[in-house]
Amino acid sequence: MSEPAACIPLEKLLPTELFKALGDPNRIAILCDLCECRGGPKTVSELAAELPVDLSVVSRHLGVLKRARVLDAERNGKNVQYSVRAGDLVAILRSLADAIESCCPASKPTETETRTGPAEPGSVSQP
Amino acid sequence: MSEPAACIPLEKLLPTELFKALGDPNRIAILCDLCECRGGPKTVSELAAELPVDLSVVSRHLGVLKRARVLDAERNGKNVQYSVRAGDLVAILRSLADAIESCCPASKPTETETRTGPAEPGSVSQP
DNA sequence: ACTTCACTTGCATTCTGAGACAATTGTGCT
DNA sequence: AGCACAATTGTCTCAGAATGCAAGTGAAGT
Repeated sequence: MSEPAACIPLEKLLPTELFKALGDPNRIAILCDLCECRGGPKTVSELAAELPVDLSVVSRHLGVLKRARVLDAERNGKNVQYSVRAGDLVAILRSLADAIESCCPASKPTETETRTGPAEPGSVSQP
Repeated sequence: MSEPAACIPLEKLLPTELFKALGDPNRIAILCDLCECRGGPKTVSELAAELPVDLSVVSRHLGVLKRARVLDAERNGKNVQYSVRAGDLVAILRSLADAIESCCPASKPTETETRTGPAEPGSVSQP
């Protein structure tokens, strides 16, 4: 019996807040920046230097990411060091993947609609 | 050497579109609905019956999820059956988790800020 | 104490996105 | 062809989010 009996309930694993936080290009850029190899924590100024928006905006984005449990903040003198909560994040992503897998046994990647262009809802079958 | 040499670049693995698609409660509800054990594909009407919004809105949400490669659509007579692209989704989540883990070796879950209340950006060190 | 630097927050503006309703398209049936 | 049903799309409105600028807060140096 290599088949798990029931599927893992998804509702508890899908925090809208997290995805909403990751749904902005600038916030994604921040996350990528902080995830760079051996990058370690960075300050708001350092992160803002890489982005095309005002520092205050970056500060707000960091607040959103922090509320969503994506980042961690720690004061260090005059600066605030932001870092990725990698452990938590990885755990969430893994358990989410497990849950989806457990609920949808037919896990066949790239079966339909794998051509180049994206498909609109209406273009299910084009004439 | 159980340590990978370099970290996996995150930029390519973080599609803003996907997270934006998952950043809406109704879309999450749709995903959960479609992920229910042995649920199989469902039509727009069936999905709309579970949601407090108009059918047209559900159709649009399905379009967003489809564009984000979360769902798959297939016409079946008068109906359109929507199903979860579980394989792709699981693969994306897993490779994302791997990438984050590879970039941030200090994966210590729930280290700081793990109390009940959320923390604002300004409340790094409270007096 | 005063100044400076780093960051946060208040406020106004702009823009995106969700939602409802109506109209249209697509499919099957008689 | 004509009708009925399913789904998509057009259009409008409204709420929430992103942004910039200015003002406020906190910490360190002089």
